[in-house]
Amino acid sequence: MSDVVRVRIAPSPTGPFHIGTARTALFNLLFARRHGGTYIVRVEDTDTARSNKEFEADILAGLAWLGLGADEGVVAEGERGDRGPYRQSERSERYTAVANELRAKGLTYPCFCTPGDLDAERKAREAAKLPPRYSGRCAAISADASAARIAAGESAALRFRIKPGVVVIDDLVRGRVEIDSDALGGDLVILRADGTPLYHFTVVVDDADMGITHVIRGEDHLSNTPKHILLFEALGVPLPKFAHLPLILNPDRTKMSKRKSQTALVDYRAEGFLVEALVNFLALLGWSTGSEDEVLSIDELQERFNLEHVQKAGAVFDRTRLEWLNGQWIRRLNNEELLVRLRPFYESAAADGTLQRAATDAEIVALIPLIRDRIPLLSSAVTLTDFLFATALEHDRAALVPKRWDAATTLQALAAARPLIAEAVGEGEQPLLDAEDPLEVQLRALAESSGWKSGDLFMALRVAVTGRTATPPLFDSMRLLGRTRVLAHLDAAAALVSGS
RNA sequence: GGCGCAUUCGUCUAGCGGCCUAGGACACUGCCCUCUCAAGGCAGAGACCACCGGUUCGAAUCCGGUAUGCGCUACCA
Repeated sequence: MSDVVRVRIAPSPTGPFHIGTARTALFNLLFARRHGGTYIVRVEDTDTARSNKEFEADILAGLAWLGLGADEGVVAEGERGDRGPYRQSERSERYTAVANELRAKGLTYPCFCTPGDLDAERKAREAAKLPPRYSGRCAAISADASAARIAAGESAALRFRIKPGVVVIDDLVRGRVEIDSDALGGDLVILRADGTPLYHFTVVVDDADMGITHVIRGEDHLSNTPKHILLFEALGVPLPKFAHLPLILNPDRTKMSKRKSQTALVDYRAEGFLVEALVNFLALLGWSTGSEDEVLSIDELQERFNLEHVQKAGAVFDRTRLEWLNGQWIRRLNNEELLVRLRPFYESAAADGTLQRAATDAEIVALIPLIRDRIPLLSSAVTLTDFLFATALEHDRAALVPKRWDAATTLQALAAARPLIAEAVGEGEQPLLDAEDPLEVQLRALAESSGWKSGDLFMALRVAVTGRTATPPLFDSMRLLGRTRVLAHLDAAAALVSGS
C-alpha cells in the first residue's frame, strides 16, 4: 500500500446533512490522514428531482464545521483539484462519453421497455415468488432494429450487460465476499431514457476518473458492489480496494433513519454538541482503538485509525453516551475556547426572546467556572443561568417552601436573611469561587441559632433568588445578580409565600 | 422470495486457542464529597460470549449447521 491513497465521501444533496454521512466522511478522512493520502468530496446530484442547492450547502457547511472539509473536490467556496468537475451534475458529457465507450465495446444495449412494462414484469415475478430481475428481453433486439426504432423517435434507456459468473469482493473489513452476478437483478440501466446517468454508473466512472484507491462506505452498498466491480472491469481500469463500514442503527437496530432518530447534523450543533465530542463519538461508533482510551481528539484518532479494528456488526447510536462525551469535552476546553462556543447560544437566546438580553463576554467568562461542570450541552448554559438575564422571576409557589418547612418558617427565614444579604452583597460582583464567602458564614450562623438546617435555608433562598431548585452555587449567583435584584426577588418571593 | 452480512453485559466495545471464574466505558444502584444540581472518587449489579454439533489436551476465539436480526434486491442515492 505504498501507492498514494485517495479516498472520497460522496454525499447526495437530497436531504439535510446526515449523521451517518458524517461518520463515513470521518472514517475516510482518518484513513487518508493516517496514510498521508488525499480526501476528496464529490457531490452526487444526478437525481435532479430530489437534489437541491440548499441541501448541498447544508452538507458542505456541516463538513466544514466538523473539520471534514475536502482536500480536493467540492468545498463551500467552490472546487479545488484538477480531476473534476466534482459535482456529478456537471459531468454529463463524461458519462455520455463513457457510456459510448461501453456501447462501442458491445457491452450495452438500448432497452425500450417502459416503466409500465418493467413494473408489470416485476409484479409478475413477485407473484410467482421469483426474485425481481429484468428479463433481458431487449437484449435480443438487433442493432439494426433498435437503430430504426430510435430513428423513429422511440426513446430507450441504456443497459449494461451483466456478465455471468461469481464476483469476488475482497473487502478490507469483511474479508472475501462472493456474489453470483445472477443475483444482481439482470442487466443494469446505466442511462435513463432521457440520457441522464444512474448512480451505479456514475460512481464507477467518477471513482475511476478521480483515481480513488479505497472505497470506504456504508455496508448498505456491499450487495451492490459486484455491479461496480463489473463496471470497473468493463472500463478496463484497476479496481479500488473496498471497505464496508457497519451501519449506524436506530435503538430498534434498524438502519438509522430520520423517522426514528435525530439524524440531521445541524440539530446536534444547535443543541450545543461540540465538534470534538461528535467526532470522538462517531469515530468510536464501529471502530475502536483496541485500547481502553475513549476520549480522543481528532489528532489522536488520526494517529491510531486503522481498518482492522472496524467492527463488522451495526452500532446503535447511543445519544446518552454522546452527551457524556460532550461533557468530557466541555470540561477540557479552556475559558477562552468555551467563551467562543457559548457566545452564539446566548446571542440566539436573546434573539428569540428566551433571554431578555444577550450576555456580555465578561458575564459569560464570569459564569464559566460556575457552569462548566453542570452543562451536558452548550445550550444547557442558557437555561441554567437564565435568571441572571431576567428582570423579574416567575416563582413556583410550591418550590419556594423547602420540603421540611412550612410557609411561616420560610417567611421568617427570608426576612431574617434579608438584612444580612443586603449588607454583604454588592451591585454585580465577581463570584468569589473557591474562597469562603463571608455571607455563607453568617447565614450558617443564622441557621444554627434559629434551629434550621442550613441546607433548607439555602434552598429557600436559592428558589427565591433564582426561581430554580438546581442552580450554580448560591452565593456566587447572588453576587453576580447584584443587591438590587436579589432583594427584589426575595421580596417578590416573600409576597408570594405570604399570599398562599 | 432471492442474495449478502452480522451475532460478547441494556448500549458502545476489549478479546485474535490456554493470561477469561470474559476487561473497560456509558447508563443503572449504593456510598463518599456537598448549599441544590452537576462534576469527581469508591463500590456494586449486569454477558450460560445467539443456539447445536465438530476440531483440539484446551474454544468467546477455528470449522459446519440452525435460529434470529439487518441490509440489498429501482430508468433513488
